[in-house]
Amino acid sequence: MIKEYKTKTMENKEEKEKKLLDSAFELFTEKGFKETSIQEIVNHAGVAKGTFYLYFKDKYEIQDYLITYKSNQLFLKAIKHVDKLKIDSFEDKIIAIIDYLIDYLKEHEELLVFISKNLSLGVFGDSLTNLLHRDSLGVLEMLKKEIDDKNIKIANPEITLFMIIELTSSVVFSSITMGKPMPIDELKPYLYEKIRKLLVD
Amino acid sequence: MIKEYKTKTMENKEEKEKKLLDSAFELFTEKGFKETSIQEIVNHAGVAKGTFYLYFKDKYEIQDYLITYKSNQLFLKAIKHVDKLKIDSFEDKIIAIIDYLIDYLKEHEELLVFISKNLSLGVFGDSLTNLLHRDSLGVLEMLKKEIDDKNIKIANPEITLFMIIELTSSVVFSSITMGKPMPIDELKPYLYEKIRKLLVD
Amino acid sequence: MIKEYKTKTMENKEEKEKKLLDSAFELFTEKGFKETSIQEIVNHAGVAKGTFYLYFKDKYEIQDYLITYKSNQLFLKAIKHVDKLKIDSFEDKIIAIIDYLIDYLKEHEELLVFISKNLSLGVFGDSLTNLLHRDSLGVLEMLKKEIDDKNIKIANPEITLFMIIELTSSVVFSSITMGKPMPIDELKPYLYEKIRKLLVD
Amino acid sequence: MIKEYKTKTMENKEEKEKKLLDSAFELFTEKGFKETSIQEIVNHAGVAKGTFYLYFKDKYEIQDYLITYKSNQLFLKAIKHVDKLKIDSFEDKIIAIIDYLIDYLKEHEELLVFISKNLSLGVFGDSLTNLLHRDSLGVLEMLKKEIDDKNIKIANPEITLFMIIELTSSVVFSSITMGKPMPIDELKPYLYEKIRKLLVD
DNA sequence: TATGAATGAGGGTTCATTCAT
DNA sequence: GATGAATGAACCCTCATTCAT
Repeated sequence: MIKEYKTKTMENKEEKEKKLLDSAFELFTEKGFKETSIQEIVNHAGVAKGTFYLYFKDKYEIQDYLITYKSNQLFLKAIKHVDKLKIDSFEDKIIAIIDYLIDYLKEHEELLVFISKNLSLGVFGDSLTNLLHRDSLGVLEMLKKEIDDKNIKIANPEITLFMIIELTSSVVFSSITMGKPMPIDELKPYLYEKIRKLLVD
Repeated sequence: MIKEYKTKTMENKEEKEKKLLDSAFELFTEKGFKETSIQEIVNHAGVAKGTFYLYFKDKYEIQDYLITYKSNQLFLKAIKHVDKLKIDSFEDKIIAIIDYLIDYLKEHEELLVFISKNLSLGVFGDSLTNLLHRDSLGVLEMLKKEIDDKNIKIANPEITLFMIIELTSSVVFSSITMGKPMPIDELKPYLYEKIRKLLVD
Repeated sequence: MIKEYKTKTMENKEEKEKKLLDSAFELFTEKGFKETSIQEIVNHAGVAKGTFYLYFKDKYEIQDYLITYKSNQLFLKAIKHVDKLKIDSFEDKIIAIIDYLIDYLKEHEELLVFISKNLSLGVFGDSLTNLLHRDSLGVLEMLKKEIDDKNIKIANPEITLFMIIELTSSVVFSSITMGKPMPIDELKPYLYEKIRKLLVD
Repeated sequence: MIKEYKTKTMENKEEKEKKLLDSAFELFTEKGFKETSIQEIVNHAGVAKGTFYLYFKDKYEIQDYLITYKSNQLFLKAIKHVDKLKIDSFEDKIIAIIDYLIDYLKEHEELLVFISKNLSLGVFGDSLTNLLHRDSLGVLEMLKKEIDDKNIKIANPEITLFMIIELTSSVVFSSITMGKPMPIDELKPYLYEKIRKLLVD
């Protein structure tokens, strides 16, 4: 039965799925994937156990869904933001993107924690880097293309970009979640300075 | 009766503890903490299940013990090595340490894998960085002291060292365990070049 | 309003019930009763889960219905066939009935399999025998009456008939479904020979 | 640790295993395999759920164990009994074996019910027949050998034996468990008479 | 009538921990 | 000290049945 408008039932369904996703996100963030049981997720969502399996095949599926959804959300916002700014300088553009991501993650620290607890290092390698590799929306490609198109002079652009990403994600994670070696806002100028150094030929 | 030398019984005890630690390390590395059962650990160690609890309070204790033990072992070797080299230049010294650590981890990839599977980001922050923070033996302190003593000109030495550590650990982990963006031996020159850039005032 | 003819709605209802019965039969035959879920039955029938409960109280009811329906169908055909043949000799008549049933079951092996998977011995006793006991249409009675009417000389006709049924059902089941000790067509002459021996006073 | 005598622990273990087997046998007999849960088995045995898995891999293993054990027990007794009798006539020997088995099953009706509920027809074909095929102790082989050795005149001995087994198992099952068409003791003479007829060339 | 989302009891199985031997 | 049998809570998952739409 195809409906063009949302029926009460369909609204209920969407609501339940959202509740389950929210609960899973919160619990995965708080206690990690392995330590979170489906019983806890459904309790927190206020639905029955069987209901979980109406929406997700198993625990792995809800995790995967969350990672994809959350990371797409992240990059979608970054792209929108950068497009608006109309920045000319490549260096400035990089910094602008990073600045936006940092500010976003600062506001959504739980996203950072979720990522860190669910992108198991053992499987994927460093977490933020990996999220960037999931970047289905092409932030990375965009940058590489720009380097080509504008004939920007960077020695080994791939390696350099890679290192910038690793440095940034590693430093930002430490700074935001643990305040080490200092709060992110204090750390920013130093980070951007170092990034510019890495970009210099 | 107090014994000053190791009795046969005491040797047996130590041997059993070592067997348990080795088994746990191997299994935690291979399958991760959660996925390793105590049954498997004791089977592999060739002792009975109850024996495990004579040596460790629970599974978490043996994990914690292993992390501390393995990281200390790592830095002990780094210090010994660096001391022998009698390097004058500070930059060269930093590179030498990093080079040593990289070579060591390359040879002991299982240590890197163990770290990645057991230093859950969520609890401790970035993995290798965290290991460095556990550096109870003072490699970091040593370097900071040297900067002071020798009046080496680095702006914000703490921050710079921190960033070098983050960049290095993140990049090395990715390169050794996944070969991304390239094998560690190929990556080394680029990494050292970038590190030198970060060290320049 | 009472209708003497079948309305479209009533036809639809019957059609749905038939679809459900066919689906259940197929699935019970293929996978057995316990292993078949109502979800599978309704999927296969192309109706909603709730619809099932409009036609049948529960899973057990549809199973029971199927057993009764299928066995009646079997004997109805047997009776029709035997009536047409106008056989005089009692022995020949018995053999003719059995021959018809064997041929029918050979053509409808799925019926045999369904019986075997759903007439749990534990509840009803030997399977084919039990089907015969459900013989609500009186094949057995018919034979017993004939023995009486025609003054046929068989010692203990009830017991003899019973044994013939048991022997036949047991042997036929084994032969058709597993080909043991040989295919049914090869086995037939031996079986009929033995049956004649059992009939001899 | 190899012990030559039974320790208390070992006795306890054996006792637990026996309790589990007895409970499973009773419940499988009463309600069938599929309908019996492990929870019920352990409740009935008075042990914890986990204990079950110390002794058996899963539900299927305990079932298999029971079938093998019980059928071996059955045939062992039959062989012992027949050997003692020193019967010459082949016909008499067959009847003696059957008579013994009937008497044994009459005394252990639950064994018959267990067999019928657990040797799923769907998989193995007729139940008692199948048990005979599990006859790892060779009653069947013994008979076939005897026919050869003594030059006994039976047309198609394999088929004849097969039919005797099918007839007997089918009739005995019905008679013992349901009293149909009459109690086994009354039925016996008729059965033996029919068997003798089947054996006649 | 027909639907299918929701339920939650119950299934089999694993495993950290305890304790009598 | 050392053992390993025993425990039972907790795990993930299935499914017959109900009921609001």
